Amino acid sequence: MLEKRYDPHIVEEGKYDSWKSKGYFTAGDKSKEPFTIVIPPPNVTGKLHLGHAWDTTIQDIIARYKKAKGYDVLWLPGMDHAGIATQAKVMGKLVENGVDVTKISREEFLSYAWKWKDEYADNIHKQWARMGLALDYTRERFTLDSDLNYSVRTIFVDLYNKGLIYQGERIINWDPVQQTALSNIEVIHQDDEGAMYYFKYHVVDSNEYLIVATTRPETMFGDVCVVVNPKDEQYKKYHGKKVINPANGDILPIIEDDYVEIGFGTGAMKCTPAHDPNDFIIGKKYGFDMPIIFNKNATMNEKCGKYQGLDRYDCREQLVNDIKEKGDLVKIEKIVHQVGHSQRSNCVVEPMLSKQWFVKMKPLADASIKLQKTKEKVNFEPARFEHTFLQWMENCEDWCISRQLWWGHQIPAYYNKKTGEVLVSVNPPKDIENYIEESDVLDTWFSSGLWPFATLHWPEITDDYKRYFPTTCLVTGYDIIFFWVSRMIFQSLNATAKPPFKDVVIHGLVRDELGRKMSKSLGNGVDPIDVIDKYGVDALRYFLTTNSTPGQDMRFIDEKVESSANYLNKIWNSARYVLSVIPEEFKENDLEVKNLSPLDQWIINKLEKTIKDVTCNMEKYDFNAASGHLYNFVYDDFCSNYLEMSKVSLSSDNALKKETTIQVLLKCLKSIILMIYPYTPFIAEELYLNLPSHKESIMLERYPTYEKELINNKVNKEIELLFNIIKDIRNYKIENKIAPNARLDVLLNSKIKLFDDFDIYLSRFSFSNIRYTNESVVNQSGELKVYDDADVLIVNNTNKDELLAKLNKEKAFEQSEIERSSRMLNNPNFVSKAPKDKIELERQKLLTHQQNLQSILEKIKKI
RNA sequence: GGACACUUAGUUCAGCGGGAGAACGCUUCCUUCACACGGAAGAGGUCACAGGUUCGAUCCCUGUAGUGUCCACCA
Repeated sequence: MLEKRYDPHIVEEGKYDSWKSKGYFTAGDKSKEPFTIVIPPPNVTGKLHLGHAWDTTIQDIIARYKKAKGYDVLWLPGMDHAGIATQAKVMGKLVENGVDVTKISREEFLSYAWKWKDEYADNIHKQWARMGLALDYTRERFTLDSDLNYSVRTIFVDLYNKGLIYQGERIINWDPVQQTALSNIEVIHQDDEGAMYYFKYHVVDSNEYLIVATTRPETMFGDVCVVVNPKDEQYKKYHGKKVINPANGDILPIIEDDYVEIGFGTGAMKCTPAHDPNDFIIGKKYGFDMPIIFNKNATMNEKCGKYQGLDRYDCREQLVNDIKEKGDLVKIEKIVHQVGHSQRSNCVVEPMLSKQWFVKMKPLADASIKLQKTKEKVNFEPARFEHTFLQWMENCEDWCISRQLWWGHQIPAYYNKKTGEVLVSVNPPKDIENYIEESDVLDTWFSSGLWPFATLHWPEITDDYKRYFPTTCLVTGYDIIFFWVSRMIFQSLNATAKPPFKDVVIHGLVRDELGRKMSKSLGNGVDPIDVIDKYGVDALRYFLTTNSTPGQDMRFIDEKVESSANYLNKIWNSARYVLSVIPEEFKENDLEVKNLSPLDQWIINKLEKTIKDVTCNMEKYDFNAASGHLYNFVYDDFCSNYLEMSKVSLSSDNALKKETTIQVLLKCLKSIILMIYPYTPFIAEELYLNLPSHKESIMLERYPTYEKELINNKVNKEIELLFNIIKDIRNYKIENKIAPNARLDVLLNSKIKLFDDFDIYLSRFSFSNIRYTNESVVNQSGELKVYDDADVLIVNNTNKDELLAKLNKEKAFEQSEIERSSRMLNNPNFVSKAPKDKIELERQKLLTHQQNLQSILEKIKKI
């Protein structure tokens, strides 16, 4: 017997371990069609947040739903080593523990990092379990596993041999805190307060000078020339002349190039080829030296004279002061401009000339773009994210993939000690002693990009690979379309010649109550575990997956989780009722239509419609819409109406009637449990196991199916009428200040008795005594007349004005509806152009409104 | 500078070419045997603004304003 109140913690107890130990999460039933999802591997850097909870719950719903629909579902779990992020955290911890990190070796560091990984992986496992995720742990992967490393090396060598990976000296984004190169998308552009400094560049052997502006004066030590537009009249006289760099006295040529825009700034631009991507192009074009002026930690190097060793910002300040003293500072303008910050360390990134490994993007991007024009295309849900993806693909530049870190996949390149030649190979050369191994590791996203097939053992063509790849569906947030989704697509196309998945389901971000991003600095983060402790995991899951439209952000609102828990309590109690009316020895049978009362037929109709609507939206990954249909069925149709009315037939002496009612109740309940199950597996399992006949677990059940047109539609109208009469009587009581439980005499015309027990239902629901008569008590609106002889009405109605006002309001509404409807029907264009069913619908509406109006007029007359 | 999204009840959000919906909050009433984490009834919205398409627009199109996000090398 169920407790009176749904207690999530009791319900959740033990279920996950039981599912897991019985192997329900393990894929491999070859009799079924496969359905594959790979989890977006969380970083082993910390706790999972609400965003993970959302993301994984969506996947769990899909996995459980598809399994119930009869698929062999593989939901493959795993974690990401998260190069920079993890290395930074581990280093931080080591420093905290007093370890001198400048002295430790790569090997020592890695052993610490692996320990860290084990600890956090354990943590993540616990959270997954708490969330109830149906993950196939037998196939769990880690991005640094040795077989994944083999995939990574294979891909690297393949791309290298195809000429799609190259080593080159280019301007990259340098993170001076982590001391590694970054890719373009790891740089976040923020509005920062800064200044534009205007300096005099004196012309050699002349009293004249040019004014050159810069936001980064410290880079002047790397200047090689000043550039002006050849057509710029004001600078024509300086063509071929030279100027003096006010920072260090270097003589710089004046170069003419139409890259410089006339009228922008001063029209004269300083050129620092080693520290600016545009200047780099110009420097290359004219064959200038490219002096690098920073050390790796962004202090000034030996090229900066007396400023050597200073931090870049200290240098800037001192340099500007020094130039000012010489009288060569024209002005300083405060500005707000976009400055690149490192995604991980948040420090200001320094563009720097550096030798790194790159992926040549154009051919890979083109292949991805081409794919989207074919039938094999990746289907984005919602579709607009395909544009986001394509746009990025069309414009992306070469991808810097080398990182000066230890934690990651080491690049499989070897430098010959004698010749310096580079050997790129999956396995180390046999004469390894003659080589120096590349110390750089790969960008984390390089290995993440192989996730859908590397986790299935590619390049080995295993049974799993053959069966589960390409995967079916990928769920992730729109914030990592560029980082991850796009890279999986082009990596997969290159490696396997297939797209990695059929569908990509994109969701938004979880925000706080005020719509702000959750962040550590704001301290507004919500720990999913706290929410689970408070309301239970099912309530959290239900909240997360039913409160936003696909692709849209969502606010976390505590009250909504609470209301989700209340909904589950409602289902719980409806189950409690149904179970309480089932006799000891009871056999579940298929329903026989001929035994069904009109009410039974009505609820079965509603149920069929609900299953259809829910299934349809589940297939579209629209879990909000799907849950809405179920919610309405549970509250309005099942609990408020059928369940209450079942009490009538259950109290009758007719055994068949009773039996049938129980069968119907049970069918509804079971369907509800099965439909809520993917959202809230714990409570669903608990209720399911309390059903009179059940399998070992709800995880072995099949999703409910619907049959079209099980029963004719006529009964629906009769039942609607019954509800309307009940509503009328309730309203009558309220309007007349009669207590809701006061027994009112209600007189009905005999012909209204639409089916057996009609009056009993009515009586029970309206707390009234129902009598029938053949006299003309029928008002013009229809079939009902409350026995409101004038005395009763007036005596009980304490506020006639209020009642009249209300009725007049209703009257006005009906009149306006009638007018609207008539106007439509009298419009020849509408009648000739609108679809037939719409016209018929409108006729029906007009009729209804006319009847309503009559009824209201009658009531008004009596006041 | 580009791209995308959003603007609907007090709040948070759904929705839709043909009578504006939910949750929470609010008002009134009810402990009646599944549930007071409940029930019944109700108040509350020129669906941002302006044009256009259409027999008909909250919905489709164009533009405007506001908000937000992403992308972009402009000294």
